[in-house]
Amino acid sequence: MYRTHTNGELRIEDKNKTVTLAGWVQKTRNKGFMVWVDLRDRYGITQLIFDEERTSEEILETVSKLGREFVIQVTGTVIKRESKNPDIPTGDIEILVSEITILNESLTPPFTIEDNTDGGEELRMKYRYLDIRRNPVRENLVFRHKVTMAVRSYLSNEGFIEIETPYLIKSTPEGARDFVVPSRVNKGQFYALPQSPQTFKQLLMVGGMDKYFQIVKCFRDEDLRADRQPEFTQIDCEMAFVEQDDILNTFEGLIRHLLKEIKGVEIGEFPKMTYDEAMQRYGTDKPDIRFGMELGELNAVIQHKDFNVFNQAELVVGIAIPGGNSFSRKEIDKLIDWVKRPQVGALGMVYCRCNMDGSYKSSVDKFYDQKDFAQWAQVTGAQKGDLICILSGETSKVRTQLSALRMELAETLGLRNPDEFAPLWVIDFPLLEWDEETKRYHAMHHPFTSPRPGQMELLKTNPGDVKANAYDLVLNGNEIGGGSIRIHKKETQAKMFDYLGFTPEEAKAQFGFLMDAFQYGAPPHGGIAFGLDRLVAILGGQETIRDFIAFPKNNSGRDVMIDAPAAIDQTQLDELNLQLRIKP
RNA sequence: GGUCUGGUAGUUCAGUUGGUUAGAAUACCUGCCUGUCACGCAGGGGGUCGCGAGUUCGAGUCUCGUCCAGACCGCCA
Repeated sequence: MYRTHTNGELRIEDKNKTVTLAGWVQKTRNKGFMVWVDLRDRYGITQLIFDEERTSEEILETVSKLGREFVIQVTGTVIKRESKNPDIPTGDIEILVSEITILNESLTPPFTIEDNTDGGEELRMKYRYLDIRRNPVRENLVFRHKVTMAVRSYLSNEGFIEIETPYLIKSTPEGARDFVVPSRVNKGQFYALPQSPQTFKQLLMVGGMDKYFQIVKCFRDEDLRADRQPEFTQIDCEMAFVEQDDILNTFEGLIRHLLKEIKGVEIGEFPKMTYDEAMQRYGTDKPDIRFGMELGELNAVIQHKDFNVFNQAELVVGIAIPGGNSFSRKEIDKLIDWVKRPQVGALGMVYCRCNMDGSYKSSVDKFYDQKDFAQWAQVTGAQKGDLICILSGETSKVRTQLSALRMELAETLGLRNPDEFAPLWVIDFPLLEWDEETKRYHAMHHPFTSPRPGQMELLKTNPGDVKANAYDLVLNGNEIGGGSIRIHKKETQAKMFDYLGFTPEEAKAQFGFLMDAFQYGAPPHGGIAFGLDRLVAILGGQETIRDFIAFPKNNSGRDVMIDAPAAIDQTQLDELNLQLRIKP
């Protein structure tokens, strides 16, 4: 037996017990007459003591060789500490060691295994197994485990069945790029890794498994972000014989359960907002409603003077920054530079100071008077002491830009309280989205999404106005889940593919299996999928999902620890009948 | 595909207008230290300044290229 106890459980009540412990050397403190070793494992730290009087020469000799992260096993007696450490649970006791074995030595680790490590991101990823020994990373992984357990128990109690679907499936050109896997047996043919188990879960509905879920890896070959990995985990769900409200209620229950179980936060009914309203009030389809600063549309009160920039704009829109009047000229100039960065793309920004005495001072005093400013303040909800920031231009662009500014300011002003959770359903998404590149509409959610009742006809005349039975769950400004009521009739699905520019042959080749299935009594159904990595990160109050993934990929999609992706050798290429056009 | 920021000791960073032998902290090694727990004290070792070219009497510092990392835009049905 390697150990009788872990390093986190011994207390003063265990005094005089003989115990055997194993773990890693966190630190040795050698005082000459006395040596202390902090022994660490997943559960905590226990202090070992060695001294000139009570410890044999042989053991002291071994102890002098110990370095950081050596794996050792010790047997000894639990004794009361003379100097206690109130900061750790085991701080009242220590182990007077009578036997010690070095189970394995360690090189000096390239960074310190401490809560605030000196290691940079890249180094920690290269030696991720050392990083995982650190409390913050370990706690994140344990936290993720708790969330997934809570998800499974909730859904299972609600009658959902977890069913696995295949990872080796078929590539489809719609949507994100697929990761493809060459088939050796089927020469010249490829599998694709699923971007989501979408069609399979619909087929499970046809199969009568009317409540399905799966915690499942999905794959998308697109560029990465701090909150985006090429392989990520979804809580994938589908239900049959449901309408939109049934789905919203069921999964609102799931999130409410998680917030209560994991965070101890009780939240009532989630507010619902249409997509159009979200875009108008917040300039984004995933608004953070923990704070105000809503967008105020100013066209009606601003386009009557000689300021052509505003007069020619499709939309003039402003937000009030609480307390923003205290910004210096320099700080405001920095804000203007910020919105003019290519990543945001505004051409300029007009501002108006709301002074404490009720007067206004703007960057366009030449064109507007105090009466105008008072109206701007009313529309944007600006109070005395605030700063109104105004952007203008093409509606969709301006909204995006001002939304970016709103988030940036909320971040710097500390308005995004990480202990507060503000969920929100965004509903009635558009069915279609215009794509400039291909000059045609494509499905905003996916081509299996059904239009709102009675809107199928509108497809021919105003395709961009058609609303879908599609919904997102937004939490603190992050899209944590999205889904829809699906099409379940063959004719409707065929029509949809037609509108999306598929020829009947293409539709049949790619999704014939689904439309075939719809001919055999497909029930009405719908579902939702949550991004587990992101959900866990938000519940954990952090920004980057990498901290909640044991072995994440870096910015360029590489695993720097195992050094993947990598070239394969010629034998493998030959076997797969592949020929490379470039030298890797 | 693009924009921005960074790359100097094992690690995290500083390094002025281009100018002597490139520094600090921490980690590591040695010694000392009678209750440490971020122990303390004294000493020591440790550098292809990412790589390549250019400008210059002289480059960590300036220019160009390139590689790597991070954030973002495009992209992510």
